[in-house]
Parts: sequence; structure tokens; C-alpha cells
Amino acid sequence: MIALVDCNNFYASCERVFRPNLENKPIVVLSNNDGCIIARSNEAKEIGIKMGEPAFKAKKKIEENDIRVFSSNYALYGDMSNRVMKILSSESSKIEIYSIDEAFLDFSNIASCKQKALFIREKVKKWTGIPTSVGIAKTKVLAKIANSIAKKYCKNGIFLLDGINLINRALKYFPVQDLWGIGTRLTKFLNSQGIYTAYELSKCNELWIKKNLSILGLKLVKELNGISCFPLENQISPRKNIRTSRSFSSGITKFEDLKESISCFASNCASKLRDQKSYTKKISVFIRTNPFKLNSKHYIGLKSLDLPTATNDTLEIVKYALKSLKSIYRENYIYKKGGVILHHILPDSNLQLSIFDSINREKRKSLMSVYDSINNKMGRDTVRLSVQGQNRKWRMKQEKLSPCYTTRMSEILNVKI
DNA sequence: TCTGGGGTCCTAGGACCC
DNA sequence: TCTGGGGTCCTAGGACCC
Repeated sequence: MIALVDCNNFYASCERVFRPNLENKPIVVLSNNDGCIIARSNEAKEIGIKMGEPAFKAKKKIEENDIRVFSSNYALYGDMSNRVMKILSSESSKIEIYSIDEAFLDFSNIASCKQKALFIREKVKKWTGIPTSVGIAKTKVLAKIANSIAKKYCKNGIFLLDGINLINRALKYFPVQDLWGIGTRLTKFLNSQGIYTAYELSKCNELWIKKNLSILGLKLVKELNGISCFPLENQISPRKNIRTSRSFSSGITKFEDLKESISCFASNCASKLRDQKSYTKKISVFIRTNPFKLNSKHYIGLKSLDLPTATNDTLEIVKYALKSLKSIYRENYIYKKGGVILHHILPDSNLQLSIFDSINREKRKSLMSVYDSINNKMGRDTVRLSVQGQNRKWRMKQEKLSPCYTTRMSEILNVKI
């Protein structure tokens, strides 16, 4: 058996842990730049706030219902996630951390799955303050369904989906568009073929599924029928792409300002790359105007560079990123977003040096290791390149940011007695 | 005024090889 | 008269996920 533990309304719950007075009150969390609503408490969902809705469109509902609004605080959510995952890891020898707020746990050889799930749920709640739901079933896809049932209908927050009759009943009621792996396009297609429930999909001909929904669709159908096709991935595999991109709070026109932001993004990518002990051989940079502005000129610039030698050196990655930027920058546009992407990522065991290489890589490696250790200890960007700049005109809008209660000494919670 | 960020995997089609 | 067959590898674009 596999258990899927999923934190309820995770970002909203993280904010609420440190504001117990907001218990039972509607709250929402906004995306970067305070743009869209990306998390809602149950109360906010009941009011009809939609996932992904732009904040300015929901303004009236927010004011009328006195909904509390937070900018996203990833330092807080990341740290809370680590705490939750640490507890889950202590309860199962095999665990796959699937996202910031959910994990699959191996529940084979457990005498009572329900009891175990209840125990885990209570422990996470007591130790972190985060409420969770647990779905238990034979395959990941069924566990996802079980979890969704647990969230909606089970007071104790857990649901064991087992036995052919119970599974069939659940699949008959489960809409096909809510299945893991079925998005809007496939929903439209399946509906056009008269398929509306998970049960109807599970009864489809496998050849037909493979032809129309690809190999992933076929695996999904098998999983619905209790045949495991998505095994529990115990190890964290290194990223195959690394990206840092941001919308700018106000539009940027000057090359100098773009240069600053792209340098910061590139430097951030380089740090992430070194964190996972990899190297990159391909760097892309993009800049774009605001697609929602209908009355102004639009432009998207994208440039990829293949590097002669794989690297994870900040200086080198920034240098290539700026070279790309120069080739795509056009005057007289208002840029709203930019980013850096590293592809073609290699582990350090696969490195091949170029005979024309002019960089002393041993020396640079030492430099980067000092650079990282200072920044890890003293905070991000304590040491940085001067090209990354000071004024950061493009900085994110975060008007409703909560304190970093768990990661910054100066912002730790005060209790008055 | 105002619309996020970071991933994965699959497939078709082109380039290239013998 | 008139030009095969079978591969591999890479990439862009699409779909999906949280």
C-alpha cells in the first residue's frame, strides 16, 4: 500500500500557524509581485475565490468578506515543508517527496494503515501546526483519489481506498478531469468521447488509450485498475533544468536595469546548480513585454548559448547570460519579465575539459566554495557580483509579507506574558 | 494601476548515419 | 521507365503537475 500525505491549503496553513487568531477566518496567499491568488483557506474557497485568480479582480470579494491577504513567503513555506517532511521520513523508511506540500509513503507491511495514518497526521499537526490529509491505496493514482476523498468528506482526514467494491464506487463518482494527469485538453477530448468519470476511463480499451492519450494515459488507466506503473521514487534525482525568472514590479526599458536583473537570475541559477553538484553546458536567457497589455508593442527575446566547457561557476554563467541578453535586447520596449534557464545539466562525474580552456578551474572552484559558504552562513547575496547592482528597480512587489518566523532571528515570534 | 514560478515527460519531425 | 530501408539522436512544442 501507498499513502499520500498532503498538507491542507499549505501556504495558507503556514501563515495561520503563527496567527492563531486567524483560525476559521478566510485567508489567501498571493503569487510573487502580489499578482495572483495561489492559496486559499477553506473559508476563502467557500466565498468563491478561485485558484489563480488575479488579485485585482478579486479585490471586491476580498474587501467585502474581510479576507486576510498575504504575499508569498517562500522562506517560511520551505522551512515548514522541511519540518513536515522530516517527520514523515521518520515514520517510513521509503518516502517520495513529491512537492513542497505532499509526499508518498510506503505503507506495505503495516498492520493497520488507518491507525498509522491517524498517528502520522496527529504528529505532524502537533509538531508543526500544519493540518494534513492522508489517502491510502494500492497505487499512486488511487492514493491521489483517496486523498481527495479524505480532504472533502472525512472528518478525521484519512481515507483507505481498498477492495474492489469501494474502489468501483469511488471511481464512478470521481470526475475524469480531477484525475492526476488529466488536464484541460484531455478532459475536453475525453468528454467528447462520452467519458466523464474515472470509472468510464478505467474500462477503456488499452490500445485506444495509448493511441489517444500516449503512454502516460495508459499507465494512468492501469493504475486505476490497481496495477502499479508509477513506482515510489525513493531518491531525489538531480534537476534536469534550472530556471530563475521573475516578473518586474514595474516595466523596465533600460539595458542597464535588465543587465542587473539577468545577472541576479544567472547567479541564482549557478547557486542552485552547485547545490546539486552539477554543471551546465547550455544557458538560455529570455526577456518579454507584458502580454496582458493590449495597446503596446510586444516582443519576446530568447537566446540560447552552448558552452564550450561545462561549468557551475557564477562568474562564467553570468558572463554568458549577459552575452545572450545583449543579443536579444531591443530598445523602445517595456519589459515586464525576464529569466535565465540552464539546460544540458551534467553530474560532476561526467565532466570533460576543453583543450582551449583558459580558466584556472581549480582556483575558481575554491573561490566558489568560499563564496557559497559565506552566503550560506550570512544570508543570500552577502557576497555578490557588482554587476548584480544595488538599486534593484525591478524588485518584486511584496506588500503583505509576513515575517520569516522560523528562519530569521530578528523576525522570530514574540510572546508577551 | 493590476495577471507567478519552476518543473517533468512525451511525441513528431528533422538531421544524420550506414 | 528511373532513387530503399532501418536506425539513432536531438529539439521544439505541447500537455501536465504543484
